[in-house]
Amino acid sequence: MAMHLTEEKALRLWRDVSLAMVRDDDPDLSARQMAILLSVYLDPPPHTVRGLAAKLGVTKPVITRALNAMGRHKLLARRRDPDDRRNVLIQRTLEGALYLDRLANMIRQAAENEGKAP
Amino acid sequence: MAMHLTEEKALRLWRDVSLAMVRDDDPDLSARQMAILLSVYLDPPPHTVRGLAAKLGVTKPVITRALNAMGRHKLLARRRDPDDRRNVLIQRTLEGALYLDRLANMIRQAAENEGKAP
DNA sequence: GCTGTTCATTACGCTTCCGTTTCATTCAAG
DNA sequence: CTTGAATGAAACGGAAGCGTAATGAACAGC
Repeated sequence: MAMHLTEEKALRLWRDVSLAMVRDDDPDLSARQMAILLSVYLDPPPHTVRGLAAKLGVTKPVITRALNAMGRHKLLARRRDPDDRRNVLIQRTLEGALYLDRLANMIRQAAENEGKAP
Repeated sequence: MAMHLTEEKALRLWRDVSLAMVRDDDPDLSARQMAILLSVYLDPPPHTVRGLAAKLGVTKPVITRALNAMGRHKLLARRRDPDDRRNVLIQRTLEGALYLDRLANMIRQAAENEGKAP
């Protein structure tokens, strides 16, 4: 079942979620951090710095810094690949899963609201 | 007609659009900038610095700086309120409308894709 | 007219992020 | 072994964001 969105509803959805993210106290994730976090949680592993850099179209230090920042908040974890110790495997955490649960609920709630007549 | 989204579809929608925003060459807007831009375009005018600060729950300098940044890209424009010249009225621009058109299309396209079976 | 209030902006010190460049470690090929 | 390639991280200077506090301009009340 495909979802159909008018332009206005699409933008209202985005605005509602953006507003909710700004309003709550959690530090806002940048667009890049959000893309990394969601890719790690939604795409099948393994996830490496190089692979994420290629997927996002950015340089590797961007990924390293984003992992540092999100690692401080425990949204993601790093682990050396035992088979090739040059690689770093990016892994999910409980805190990251809970964060995305809250994000998903914000999106779903906004989608429900936009469905109603304004 | 309310939209119903599973948690997974909601997050995939957000990931697809975040990835598209990161990948394209336009400078990424922060969550705050995005919330301001969408509020100005979706909510009825007039829009003032103070009003936007209250709506987002941030301080006024945050709004001023965001307006400077988005003004450089011509996504928004400032104009003195002729009736009360202390006020600054934030106004839409052609470039901003085009930017949001593209954003809306990214959201709609992602929503269509998530509707399909993975 | 003054005085005090209300706007928005600027100034300040601090933190974070950026891209480029270098570095350290690990693997692979000979 | 030794050499070369590949991976991720660190170093660097510069740009942009933050919150608090001060500044400038415009209004309102007396």
